[in-house]
Amino acid sequence: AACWTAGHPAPYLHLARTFDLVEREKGKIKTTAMLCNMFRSLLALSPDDVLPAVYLCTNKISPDHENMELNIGGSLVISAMEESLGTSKSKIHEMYKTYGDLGDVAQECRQNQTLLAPPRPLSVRDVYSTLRKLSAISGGGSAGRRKILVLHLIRSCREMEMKFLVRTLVRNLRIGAMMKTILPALAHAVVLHEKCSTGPVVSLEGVKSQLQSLSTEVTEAYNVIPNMDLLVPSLLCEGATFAASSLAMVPGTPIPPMLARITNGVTQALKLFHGRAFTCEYKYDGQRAQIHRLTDGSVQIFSRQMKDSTSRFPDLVNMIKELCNSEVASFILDAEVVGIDRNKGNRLMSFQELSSRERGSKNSSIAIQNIKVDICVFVFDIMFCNGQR
DNA sequence: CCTGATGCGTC
DNA sequence: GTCGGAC
DNA sequence: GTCCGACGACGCATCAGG
Repeated sequence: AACWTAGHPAPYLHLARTFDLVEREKGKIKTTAMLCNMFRSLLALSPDDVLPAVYLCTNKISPDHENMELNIGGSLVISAMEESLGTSKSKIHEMYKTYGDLGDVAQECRQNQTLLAPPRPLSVRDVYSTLRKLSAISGGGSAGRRKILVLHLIRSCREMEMKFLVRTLVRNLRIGAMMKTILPALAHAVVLHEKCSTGPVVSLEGVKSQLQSLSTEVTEAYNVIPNMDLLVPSLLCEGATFAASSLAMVPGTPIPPMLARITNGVTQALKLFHGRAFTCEYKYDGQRAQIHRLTDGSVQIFSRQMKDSTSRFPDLVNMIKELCNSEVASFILDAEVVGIDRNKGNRLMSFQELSSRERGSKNSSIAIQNIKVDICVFVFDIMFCNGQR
């Protein structure tokens, strides 16, 4: 039951209605089916909206390593709500204490509001591109310019769009569905879309196994290259023949880290090995770092959350470049960066001291001569080297 | 130029 | 990082 | 047991407002 016509931009309402269904349903199989249906409509009527929809579903606006942030929080949203919903800040704060969710507050305010004219409909791509615009705003008067964009969005909301738009703006979508639900839903949609349009009659068992296998492929592909800008176009182009092997691990795109597991203590852990030889690693009190060297010789550093931290560690970048054997073309290392006091017998410093380092930002690295906390690095894994593994 | 508010990322 | 709920 | 989202402490970056 699509609510728009082929070739036109999909309305944001299409997403909001799906979110509303998904939020009420707690069973994972059913929520996957709902999201799958939503994607099937997009595939059939406006496939260009699939990528923006994936981003809106997962509450992201770009791959993690591009460090794109909205720079919007509850404060600015409340201020925009006050202006566009005719409710005072104090009333909003009061309602927030009761509801515990700013999106629910906004929805409630909207329902008590009488509109003179119906809002101009929001499309999926408009919402997404406005979020990208918001992230690009900076400098003097930036709060005001952000607020104008937010006001436009809020004033255009229909039905339950308000709830999910506001939740998106404060980055708390709360639909209980992230990558582990969205990716299978998208994969299922691609399979069913093909079955529908090309139409050879296949057995129920055949379809089920195709759903399962494409779902696995897409999930594996995301675990190697967590970048929807690359994955979605590739998936749409190849359809059910999409294979994870078509995307390879590439320096410059961070890999989701295998986090160290918690155990019940040394004795318990030792039992797992039955006296066989093993290695262990000290738990350093620093910051996780994934170190990439690209084939062009450049070096990039990523955090545990796969954010680009290169601008924070120019000294580490130089260390790596100097240590590099020229015949090593490219690699990905898993490591821990720890603060170190080279004037006091190389004493390792606490996490807190390391964290007092300057941070730089998206476009500017910190100055190497201003660095007050030296660092050292403990490498504990080589995840990739010259195209291997 | 300084200070507080706001937003973000790390553990 | 910790905690507690859902499975 | 495992997963995952909510939560907290702390520090830096940026901007508004004086």
